[in-house]
Amino acid sequence: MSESTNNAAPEREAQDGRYNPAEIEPKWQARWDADPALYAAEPPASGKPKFYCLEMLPYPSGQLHMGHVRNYAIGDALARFMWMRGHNVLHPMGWDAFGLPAENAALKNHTPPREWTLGNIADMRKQMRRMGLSYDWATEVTTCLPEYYRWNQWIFLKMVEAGLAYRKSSKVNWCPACATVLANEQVVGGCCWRHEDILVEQRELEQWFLRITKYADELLDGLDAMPGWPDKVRTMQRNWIGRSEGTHVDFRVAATANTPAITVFTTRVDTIFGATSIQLAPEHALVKDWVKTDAELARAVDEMIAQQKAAREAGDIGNIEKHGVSTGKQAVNPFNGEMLPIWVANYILADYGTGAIMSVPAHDERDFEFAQKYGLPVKRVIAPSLDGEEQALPYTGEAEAVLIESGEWSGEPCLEAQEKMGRFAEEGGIGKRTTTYRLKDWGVSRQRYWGTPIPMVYCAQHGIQPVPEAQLPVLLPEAVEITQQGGSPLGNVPEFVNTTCPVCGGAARRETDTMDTFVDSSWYFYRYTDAKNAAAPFDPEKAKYWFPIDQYIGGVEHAILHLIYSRFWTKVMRDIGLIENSEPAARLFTQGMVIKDGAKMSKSKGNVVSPDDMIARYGADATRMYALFAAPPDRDLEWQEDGVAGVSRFLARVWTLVDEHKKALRQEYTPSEPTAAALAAGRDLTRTLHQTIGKITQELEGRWHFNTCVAALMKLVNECYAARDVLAGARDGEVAAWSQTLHMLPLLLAPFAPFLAQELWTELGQEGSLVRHPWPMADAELARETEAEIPVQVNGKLVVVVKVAADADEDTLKQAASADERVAARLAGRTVVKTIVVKGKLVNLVVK
RNA sequence: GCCCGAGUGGUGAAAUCGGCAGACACAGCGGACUUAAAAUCCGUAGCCCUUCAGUGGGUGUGGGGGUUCAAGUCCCCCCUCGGGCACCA
Repeated sequence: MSESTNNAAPEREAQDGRYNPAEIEPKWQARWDADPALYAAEPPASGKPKFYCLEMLPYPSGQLHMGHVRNYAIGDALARFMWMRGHNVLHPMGWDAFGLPAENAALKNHTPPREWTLGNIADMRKQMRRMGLSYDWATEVTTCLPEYYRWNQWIFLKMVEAGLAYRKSSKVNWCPACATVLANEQVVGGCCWRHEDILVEQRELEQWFLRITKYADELLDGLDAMPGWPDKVRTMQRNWIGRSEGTHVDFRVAATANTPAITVFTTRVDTIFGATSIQLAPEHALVKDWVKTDAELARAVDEMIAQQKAAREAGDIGNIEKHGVSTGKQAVNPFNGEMLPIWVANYILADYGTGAIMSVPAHDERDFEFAQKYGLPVKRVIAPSLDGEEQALPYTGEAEAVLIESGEWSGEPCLEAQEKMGRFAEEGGIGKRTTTYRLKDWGVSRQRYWGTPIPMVYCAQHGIQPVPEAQLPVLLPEAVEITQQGGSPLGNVPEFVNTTCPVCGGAARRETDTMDTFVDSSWYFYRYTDAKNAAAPFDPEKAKYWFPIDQYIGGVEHAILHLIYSRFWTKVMRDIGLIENSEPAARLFTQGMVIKDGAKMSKSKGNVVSPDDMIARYGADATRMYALFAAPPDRDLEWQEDGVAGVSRFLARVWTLVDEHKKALRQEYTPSEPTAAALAAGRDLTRTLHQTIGKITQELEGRWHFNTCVAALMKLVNECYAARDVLAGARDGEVAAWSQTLHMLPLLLAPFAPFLAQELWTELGQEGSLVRHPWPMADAELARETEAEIPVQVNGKLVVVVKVAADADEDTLKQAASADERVAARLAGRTVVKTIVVKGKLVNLVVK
């Protein structure tokens, strides 16, 4: 930085007396690293209240980014605060270490995925330590190691046993770039979640599925009892599960004997008298049957399927023009015996409901559009009221509407009719009340190498067999050639594929697909409680002590994927008796993104700010503290380097204050009686100190606006500077408030800037780690203002601010207000009609 | 289309219960220190108008309306941006 060598010497000299994080931080980091007990959780016998503070584990890409820094700065502040509050804190970290990037890296630079991944983990662990994050590394979890993934396999087998894992052939999402299948949750806008510009294709494949739909109701209903989760996340999950209550109704196909009835799904069985056609999805089983004898129909149906596929791949399924083709067949409405034509239509989805609907043009917008196009009848059967004025069609009202022209149900309110007609259908054997979900079972097979092998075996004689528990783990072989075509790379490893059947001992083949990496992250936080257990995924007693997680912190991008899988996994583990809790986390916090120049940081935009670079220039404390100061944690944060410099400047001001004080303490002198001015300044400073303690405590306890915590600290330090001449400079006026305040600063700083806090604490001659030092208590009496500045308004407009005693009563306030000459001037010639006095807040005179 | 969230100075933001809008910072401007610069310290600052000046006045939280003595905050309508879901019957 210096321009000439001449300047080098004085610069270095100057630094001796200055805040220097490059010296302070590595020094403390080395001591903390050497003390594994520092951040270790204690056994339950400690008697302290437990606190499980968890940040989402990262994928070990090799580099921390600013999003991580923000996430961990939040979690670390909370963990440190809870320690100081006397809690037994579990604050672990681990690695979501399986996944495709390792395979891509292997292809690119011929490093085996394992080596690449473990190298990255070592680098990132080092970065985390450099940041001063308070993790208990003894509980570290790495998901790509057999000691972890064997328990994925173990739980998978339990699921097979319980019928929760099953194999079926179905249409699946296929990403050509990943060369593997994706779960529904991993398809974003028709594209792959890892390749935002690659369209996902549909393929028919045999896959392993986990029966998450079994828990659909519980996953949905549980959301109502989770006040500690953001509404946004709960709403997203509700939408994703997409429960809809309705009725299945069977429509007999007319003039046939063996054709099965068409079961339609409807949420509006009350509109059934208005049905004027039946619409089938092009893939409907009956259609498949009919096209065999009807070439014309076959051609039309093929076209529709092709079109749907194209639209789905373009992410545009909602906008294709509706059209359909009549099958020439008819069905009977079981409620009134009417004959309805059966059509095949491109807007009917095969994989929702039953793939068949009754079309009610008068009361459904899509059906209306379709009926208009093909001239199908529109029959009104719902009206806002019985004496009903005509409503424009389609009319979709429900809550206050009634049935008309619906036989015996005419006059019934819609909601009651739905109930009664559903029951009627059940009693008559023509239907059933039912519930459908948007949520589908979770496809977990991946045709990739770098993942957990699915522990199943295929025997020609005995079919699909689970690997016996005693043979776990099914180890992922090393030295496998990574290819991204033609199925899983494991298929090319004979030593892996060829095995014996657990039943007959004859030749058999292993499953070569691996598990979705979201399996790994669905339960890792349980493993933290007992990370070294070689005999079980974890000791249920330990999990019982620590769960639920008291605070989970991470990005909102996981609102559906990880957070719904984790909830599912928790319920499964509960049902197989491993744990007792039904939800993993009592509180969830989703932090905002870190952006730069208005956009998310990305290599392609060239706006990436490297944490290493920030730490090298300003130190870890300043970098972390800026991440907390620049915006409240739930909002997006615009990274401005000048702001980091500003925080660094603040830390330097704190350092200087304490440094001066430390030096002053060493000098010998005899203090005389403090002056009145010094005593007053001391009282003022003490008041601000206790207000600051109160403010920061309150924020850390719940609201989490850390930016205002930092602001409050800055204010306190500014006040120290303002009082410095009187309180520190004046030798004859040593006042206890000064020393007390300076001793409190490191404590208040500890959650946000742990290195500097510990340094200052030690420099002040104090012993031990701040992590275990009690958090200071705010004294309400000392924090109380003695004087208040009361704004005086006339007709709501500010005229003057008067100073009164803080506890002044209404009359005193009134008097003080009207005694002011500028107020009097405003009142001249007018009448005060009303006087509003809010004690301690304001006076407002309403005049005419 | 439906459901969330946001919109406040040049910038990041604060205002937690309806009670002084802009705390705290960044960038700016002015000053002190210095031969000079950096660093540091102190001061200043929403915008517009007014005064030689001290000052005085107006206006202001995306826009429009409303409730209230009083609205960034509550109610209604609208606009813009971000996110989620989307032919889900």
